Formats: sequence, C-alpha cells, structure tokens
Amino acid sequence: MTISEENYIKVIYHLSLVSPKGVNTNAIAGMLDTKASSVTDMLKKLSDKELVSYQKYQGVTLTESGFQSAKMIVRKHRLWEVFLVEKLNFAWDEVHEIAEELEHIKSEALINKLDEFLEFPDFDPHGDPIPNANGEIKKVNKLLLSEAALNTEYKCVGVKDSSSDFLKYLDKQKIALGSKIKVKEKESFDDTLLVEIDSRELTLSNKIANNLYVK
Amino acid sequence: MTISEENYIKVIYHLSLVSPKGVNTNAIAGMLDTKASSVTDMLKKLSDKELVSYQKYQGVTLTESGFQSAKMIVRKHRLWEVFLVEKLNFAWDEVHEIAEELEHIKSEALINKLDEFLEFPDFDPHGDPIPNANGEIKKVNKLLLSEAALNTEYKCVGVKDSSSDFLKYLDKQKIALGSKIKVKEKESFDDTLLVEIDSRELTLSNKIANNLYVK
DNA sequence: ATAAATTTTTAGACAAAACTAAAAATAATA
DNA sequence: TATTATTTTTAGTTTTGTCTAAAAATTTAT
Repeated sequence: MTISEENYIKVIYHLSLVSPKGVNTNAIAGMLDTKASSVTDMLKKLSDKELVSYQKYQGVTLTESGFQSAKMIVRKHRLWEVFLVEKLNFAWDEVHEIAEELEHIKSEALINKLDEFLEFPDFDPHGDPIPNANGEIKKVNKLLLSEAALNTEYKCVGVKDSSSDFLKYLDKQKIALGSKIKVKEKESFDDTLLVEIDSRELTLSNKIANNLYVK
Repeated sequence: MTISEENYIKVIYHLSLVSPKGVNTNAIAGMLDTKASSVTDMLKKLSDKELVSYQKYQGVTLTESGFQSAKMIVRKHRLWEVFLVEKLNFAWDEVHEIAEELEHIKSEALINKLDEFLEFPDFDPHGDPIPNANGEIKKVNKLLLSEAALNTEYKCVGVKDSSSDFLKYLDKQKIALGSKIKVKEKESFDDTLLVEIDSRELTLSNKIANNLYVK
C-alpha cells in the first residue's frame, strides 16, 4: 500500500464508524482535502485491490481485509502518539501531525517492539483505544460529559474533538485524562454545566461537555 | 524536499566523501538502483533548487545548502538507529532499512527531542558519527584494523561495511564496538591477522580487517 | 411527478519520478 | 590521432495521484 492508499483507508475507517452503511465520496474528499473526482479514482483502485467494496453512486465500505489494514494504521498512529507524549515529552496537542507521518512506516517488527517498549498501552494520549497486534480493540463504556448524571463521580477518559484549541483549553482549565469530575448543576437554558473537577469548581459550556468523554 | 530528492541528496553526500571533486551520474544510479537517465533528470531538479551544482557531463557536488540538508538526513538516520538498538532492542544488523524510512519524517522538533531522549549520542550503532543540531560532526582518528600496528592495544570503534552478513559475522565472533583488540601476528602471504580480542585469540582474514575500524 | 439542486462519475490533462532507446559527449585504446 | 568504448544526456513513454470541466446519476423541492 502506498501512503496515499493508506490515508484513504484510514479515513474510510473513521467515517464508517459514523456511517456504517456506506461512506460518501464527498465526505472522504472533505477529510482528505482533495476533490471528489480524485476520490472516485482512488476508490476504483482500492476496490481492485479488494480493500473496499464500492458500487458507483452507492458509497463505499471496507472489506474485512481493508478493515484489518485500517486498524493496523490506527494502531501505529496511536502507539506513536503514546511514544511522543510519554517518552519524548510532547504535549498532547502536538503529536497528531507527527504521528500522521510515522503511521506510514512499514515495519511490523518495529511497531510490535514499540508496543512492548511502551508496555502495551490500551489507550492513546487522547483516550482513544489502541488496537493490539491482532486488531482487537478494548471497548470502554464511556459517555459524553453532556450525558452524565448529576452529582455522580466520573473520571475523564477521552476527548471527542482532539483539535489543538480544545486540548489547550483543557490544559488551561487543568482538566486532564484521569481527572475526577462531578456535574453539580445543569443550566436548562443553554445546558451550561457547573462541575467539580479534582475539588475545584468550574463552569463548562455545552460545547465543552459535548467533546469530553467520562466514565 | 520529497523523499526521492532526500534520497538523492543523501547518496550524493556519501559519494562525495569519497570523490569530493564531483560525483558521477552512474555512481548515483548504482547506489539508488535506478537508471542514469533518471539521475540526470533529478540532478536538473536539484540544481534548480540550488541543492547541488551541476554541469552537464562534469559530475555533481553539493552546495552549502545541499550539504546541510544531507547532514540533517544523516543525523535523523543515525539517531533513529540508536533508538532502535538502544531502546527497542533491535540487533545492529536489523536497523538500517527501518531507519531508511524514519529518516524522512519531517519534524525538526521530533528529531531534537529524540536526540535529547537518547542523551545526545555522538555515534550510531555502527560507529558512524551523528551530526548535531547544527550539522557539526565529531571527528575521530580511527583506522582500519588492517592498518593497525602490531602488539598495540586498540578498541573497536566502527565498521566500514555495515552489511547484515558482516555484522552477523562479528556477532558470531563476539566482536562488538568497544571490544579491546591487539594484533599479535600478521601473515605476510595473505595478510591474515592473529588477534587477541577481550583476551580470546582469533584469526581474521584481510577482508575482515579491512572493514573494522579501531582506535 | 417534474424540475432544480446536489452528488458522483467520466474524460482529458498535468506534474513527479521513473523507464527505454537513441544521440551526444567524454574517456580509453590502438 | 583516429577509432572504440563508456558515460551521460535527450526525447519520448509510463504510472501514480492529482486536477478541471462536463456529463450522468441521485436526491430534494416545488
């Protein structure tokens, strides 16, 4: 697989978690910052390689083989992110772009040795699960903070939006993965939350609450 | 710079250490396993970018900018090799191919943090010097074992040939970088050496002695 | 249900990096 | 020096992945 093919497979994987019945050409083009016509071309190629099943105008889904490939790319991406944060002391908002490059390094031995070196982490720095060498993914029943029950203690376990802006906001508010969090009040007008985090009180907008996973 | 351009620059760098007055098209083609005509095409492009100075039929040399770029690629390659051996426990004959890929990862921050994580190593696992962030390279007055004086204690500090075959041979003979070595006899007929390594006696062919650096 | 809007595909073109085959320049040899 | 031999370059293709513009299919709206 070329880097370009890998990028398409990865994007189709992520999009099919949201639209499992078929991913649209335009959606792929949007994610890859390319044109729909380029996507069509690539879908034909991926289809020839039996990585996706594709019928004109009907959207695309991953084949079993494409699905496994996608998970291996995601595995690499997330393991490298752990390495960058845990070993090289990058901040969690700095690692995505670098991991986008590292995820295309070919060696299987490399990624398995890296996994071992990192002591087989289950989650990346943003709380996303890391597929193991067999492609198995640990399921976690997390929910969005916006869906959390009142006066119940939760733990922050992940972010939905992992943009630098959002992550820096969390840093500024000293909200990290692992922080204890309890919703004390919910404003019915705009769903603003009054929360207690590690025994500090904070007001969080609905937008924030919609992008923070708790358990 | 594209990966292909980087590979050309790196090869020209290595070849110009041997032929500093100009590197031949065919020599580059040989190293990159490509055709002379492809090399000519690329030399024009690199010349346009002022990474090399190139006159038709006269061979090619790196410009100052090309030279700095080359050293940064070599720096990345060798730092990744240290990482693979020291941290991921790869054998020294397994790391070259993987580092060939890793050397093209773009981030400056990454390589400097990696350097720090590895505690600023001066040499890679084969004894080759690692340029620092400014492109400066530690000089070492090493010599080939074949040129070593009799009955003088040396230390193995590098290999000239870093093929897997040669490195595995050294492993088998328990010769590693850092091993103490003394030439006790030199057979005048074929230059075979009788050496003492870490208090074991060994017979080494001239070919071996011509590919092992000592100090 | 037909028209309008949107999405997707086709057709044709382009740039990068490789190739082959042939021509031109340089180097080696008689 | 003239002739070979070798090296290097040019000219013309190919492949990969992209693009634009236009056509076709699908979806939405009147």
